[in-house]
Amino acid sequence: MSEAVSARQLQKERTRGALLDAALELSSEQGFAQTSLRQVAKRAGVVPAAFYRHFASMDELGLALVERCFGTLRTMIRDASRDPEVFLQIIDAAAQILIEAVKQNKADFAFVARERVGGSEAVRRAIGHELDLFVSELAVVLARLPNIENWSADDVQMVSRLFVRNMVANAEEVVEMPAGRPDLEEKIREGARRQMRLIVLGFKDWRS
Amino acid sequence: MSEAVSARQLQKERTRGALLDAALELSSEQGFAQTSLRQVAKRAGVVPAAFYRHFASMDELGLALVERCFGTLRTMIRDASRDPEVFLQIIDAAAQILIEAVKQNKADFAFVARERVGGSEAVRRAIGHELDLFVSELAVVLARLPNIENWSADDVQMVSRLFVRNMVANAEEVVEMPAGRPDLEEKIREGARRQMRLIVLGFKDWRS
DNA sequence: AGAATCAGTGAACATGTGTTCACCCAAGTC
DNA sequence: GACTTGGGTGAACACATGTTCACTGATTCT
Repeated sequence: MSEAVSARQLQKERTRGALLDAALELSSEQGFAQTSLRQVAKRAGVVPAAFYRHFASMDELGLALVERCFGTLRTMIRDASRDPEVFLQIIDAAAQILIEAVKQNKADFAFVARERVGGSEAVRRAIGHELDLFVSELAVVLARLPNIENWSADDVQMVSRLFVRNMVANAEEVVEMPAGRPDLEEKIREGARRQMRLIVLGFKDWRS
Repeated sequence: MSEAVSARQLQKERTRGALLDAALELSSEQGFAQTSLRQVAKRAGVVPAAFYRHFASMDELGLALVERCFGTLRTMIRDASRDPEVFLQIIDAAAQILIEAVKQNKADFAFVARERVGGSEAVRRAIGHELDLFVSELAVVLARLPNIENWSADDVQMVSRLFVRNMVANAEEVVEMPAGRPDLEEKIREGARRQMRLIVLGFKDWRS
């Protein structure tokens, strides 16, 4: 971001990143709430007391993690929704993108999926809020679809939630999926595709 | 269940129940994984060592809890699917029943919703398995619906998953819902109703 | 009535936890 | 080149945790 980075700032940012990485890693192994400050510090190669130079508590670290994860996810969705080709065959693309994105950013997705319900109060609220933003963002995209153009705002929001929910659920499945099982992956993708197709089928007959 | 219960067996069963209740209560406050053996014992009014007379570990207690919760849920769904009136107007009923059931068995649903993804490996697997059974059970019911009669088994399973997922998601929302907000409750119910209606709309045009 | 059973007790243990403090020494400032 | 700043150190603390053990005393069996 900024240009003039002193060697000190750089080093600080580096260990801050190491702490975040360590926390994300440990979270994927045992859940964020079960992850202790000392474990994070140890894996980041730093003494426990040093943790406090960067975060006041594990909760604060958790919020920073949520922010970082959703930053990644958001830019991914933005890029995808700008691509006209994606927009045309939205369903097949969505199913494919979802799987690929989750596989590539497994740690981020796993963190969001797990801590969305299981985590600490603060982390849970932050994720809920981010997901709500997500639903609204997707709603804007969906409103441009042929059969939806003249739906009420409420209805568009509703269908957007339906989609996001299923995306989250599918992401959870990919996260839980053991590595090196292309057959399972194909099954999840096909299931996601068909579910989305079924939902879209209802669009043209919908009346609020 | 069995008849000849000695005073000892009865007392043992009672404290076992107290341990399960205590664990469920604590789980709804802070999550199962954050709940310690000592906390459970204390709230059950028993010394920590006594815990081991009933369960070998917290994991075992967790599995027993999963079993108990799904027992409740399963009989509820069975009763509902036997009622012909429910079957006719399945959507409105489902939305209504879901909310009521969750409100009445909030602790059970909350446990399942939270620990489904956040819990320990063993608990997570157990819940996943129970949910799979659930999907198959619902699929049998759905297969009798007018527009679905001649779908492939795979497709029926798919739509069943779509429904169960949304039920779980809606249950999560009711669980998170602060008490004494009938407006929010109405909003969730209406959202659930519309989502299900939209899905059902696609049924008649579906081709695998 | 006497012996055996066994759910529950209370103390002890080793270990992991969050948090604090005085201290160090390289990077920055004057 | 001396002075200040501040990220990182290592030791110490008070406390919560899982697990063990010999024990007690009411219930059950013979």
